[in-house]
Amino acid sequence: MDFKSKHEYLRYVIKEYIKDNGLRPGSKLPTENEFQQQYDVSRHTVRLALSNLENEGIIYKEQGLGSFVADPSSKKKLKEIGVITTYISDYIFPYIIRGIETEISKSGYSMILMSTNNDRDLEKKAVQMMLERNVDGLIVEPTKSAYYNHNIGMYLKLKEYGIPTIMINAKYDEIDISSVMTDDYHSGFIAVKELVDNHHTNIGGIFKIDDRQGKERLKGYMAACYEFGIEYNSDNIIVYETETMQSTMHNEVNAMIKEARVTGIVCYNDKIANDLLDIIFENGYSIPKDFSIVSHDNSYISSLRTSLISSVEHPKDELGKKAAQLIIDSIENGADISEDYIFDTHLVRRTSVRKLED
Amino acid sequence: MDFKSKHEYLRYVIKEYIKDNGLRPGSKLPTENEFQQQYDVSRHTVRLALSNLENEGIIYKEQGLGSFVADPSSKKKLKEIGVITTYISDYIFPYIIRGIETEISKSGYSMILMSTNNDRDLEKKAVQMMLERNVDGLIVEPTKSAYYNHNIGMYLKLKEYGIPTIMINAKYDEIDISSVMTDDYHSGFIAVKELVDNHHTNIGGIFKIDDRQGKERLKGYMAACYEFGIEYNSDNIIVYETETMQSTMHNEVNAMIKEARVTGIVCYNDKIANDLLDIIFENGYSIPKDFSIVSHDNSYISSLRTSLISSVEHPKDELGKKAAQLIIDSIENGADISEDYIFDTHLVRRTSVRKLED
DNA sequence: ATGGATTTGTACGTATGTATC
DNA sequence: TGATACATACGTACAAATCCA
Repeated sequence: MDFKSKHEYLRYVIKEYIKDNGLRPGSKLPTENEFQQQYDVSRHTVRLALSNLENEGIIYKEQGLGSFVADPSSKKKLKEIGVITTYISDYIFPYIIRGIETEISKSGYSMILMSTNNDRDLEKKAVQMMLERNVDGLIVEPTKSAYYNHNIGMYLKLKEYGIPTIMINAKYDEIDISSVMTDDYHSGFIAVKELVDNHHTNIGGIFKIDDRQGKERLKGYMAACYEFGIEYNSDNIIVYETETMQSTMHNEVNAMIKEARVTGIVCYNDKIANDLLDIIFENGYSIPKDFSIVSHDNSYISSLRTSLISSVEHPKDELGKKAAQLIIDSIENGADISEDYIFDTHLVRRTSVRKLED
Repeated sequence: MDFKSKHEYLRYVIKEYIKDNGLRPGSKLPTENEFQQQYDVSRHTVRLALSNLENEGIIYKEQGLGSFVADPSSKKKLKEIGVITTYISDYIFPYIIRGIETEISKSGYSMILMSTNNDRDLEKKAVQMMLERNVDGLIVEPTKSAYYNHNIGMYLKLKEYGIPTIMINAKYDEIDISSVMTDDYHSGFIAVKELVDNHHTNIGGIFKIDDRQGKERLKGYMAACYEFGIEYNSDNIIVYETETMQSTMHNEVNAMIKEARVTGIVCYNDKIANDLLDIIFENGYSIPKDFSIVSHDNSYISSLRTSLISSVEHPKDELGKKAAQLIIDSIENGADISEDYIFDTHLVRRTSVRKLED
């Protein structure tokens, strides 16, 4: 066989050598010196041939060790998973993100992180960006999950392109994408039950209703009131949305406390519970003497203040981990994610609930 | 500038040459001979540099004609910035990450996020991954920044490949990479000053010393003690490292409190201050009656407990934003990041410091 | 069409540096 | 610590492709 040059010939020979000996990825090749002697060429020529093979992705070299057969599968695109959350820094989200990162980096994936600040336009831009990037998988925490979603088109495209997608914390009813969630209905229920068990009969609630979690917790609250024969006064069920949080706390919630219309309060989450504590203290009341509180998410907030808030556990890291596992399983083994994964919830008792005497 | 080898340097120079002269695809580069003479290297070295650039798709060569600038559009890549932090979910890091994300997404970049958990091996893996991904820019929060860094090689490669890099919170002395930081020396100083101004003369300190910030804060503490004529008892300067935090708090710090050896304490950060509060309460003391505390970082922790901790402000979001701006400016306009950016610090007063009567 | 100058490609030699075991 | 193997870098010579007078 006539080759254009010695190094081209050598390159061919080495490729044949790998094939003929059935060398697996990672197998060591002869050293430069050995090639040099065996084929009676200069080391420069050997290095040129090897260098070209390295650029082709057929071999790799390690200083001090030798040259090795490369893994052809690693030539493929870098593995990446997109993550879209409503917030990055707030509250429990960093823990969820950490759970995801820990899990996917174990399998060699990178995380592309974007946040929507609970804004639908930003959500659209984020999904679009993920599509452009052609990510291998996508984990999304839905924006304002309780409302009709205007970005359905984007999500349908994900399906079309065959990009495995999973939601966390909530899901969109209109779109058939599975979700990893907590059992928020049950959470709302056991929050009320805790107060009922402590003989409270006058129980208010503060709920965010622009996400699925808030709505579910509210439903659980209502169901428990019904089951335990608690009459709920609609004035004491205070609901808010992302944008009206501040004013709602300042007006409706403040009024409820000032007038002491209830003895027990269920809060949408610990952040709200924390703000509620301030309102209670400002009005000259104390916890749990005047008000008993049960909250949700069991975040760092619930254990930082001296009035430790009883709160319904949210798995956080675990939730992120589970979502990551499902996505990776879907990417690598084609496992289909057609069912939701629901985490059980339980109450973590602290010192914010007082037993009333009858 | 320090480069690992001549050909890497030359490779960098040629890239700069293309950028600085605004060469369009197809423009002819100087000949190998010209480079050889101009930079006083062998032709072999020039050819190696050009060969690498060819493999990267930056230039192409034609025998008998010369070397030319390649068309980058044929491999146009999505814009991405790598972010490596020690932790994702803990403490102030989510805020820094948010600051970065907000800023870079404005300019159409995606964020690749990895965490090191303050482990050098993971840091190496992370930088390696970023190199493989060929990110457009990199923001790194150094791991154990007070120690000699074993990953210098990785960071030099970043320079060689011309990937703009900036550090946040700290920097490695051995590597010439600029950093966005807070003035931690000054922070430590004003923390002591606050206690001195309130007539404390017996001032202890708890510092983490495996990162630059902790060391600087400790230096500031010492300098202030010296300047204000405070005698410091070395038993009351308690230092710890990431791994020994728990045991140090449990033993040394607990002893200092139990024996009430000091009246004022400067804490490395709010997390430590928060743990310190627990130790103080467990020993039957209260704040600020028995102990006055000044802490660092002004995080959510400092304002969540009923004993609100006076703390030296850390810019958090702003720091992330600034780092992102510098990186983007460097990527898009070739601005060079040769100087550190230092944020001023100031004390946020709360209720953890009591004025002593003389 | 051709020869000479230019420019990159191939090839050999030698020495020393650096990473790994 | 020495031996091994790849990396860097200097040198020389000639071949092949291109361009132009």
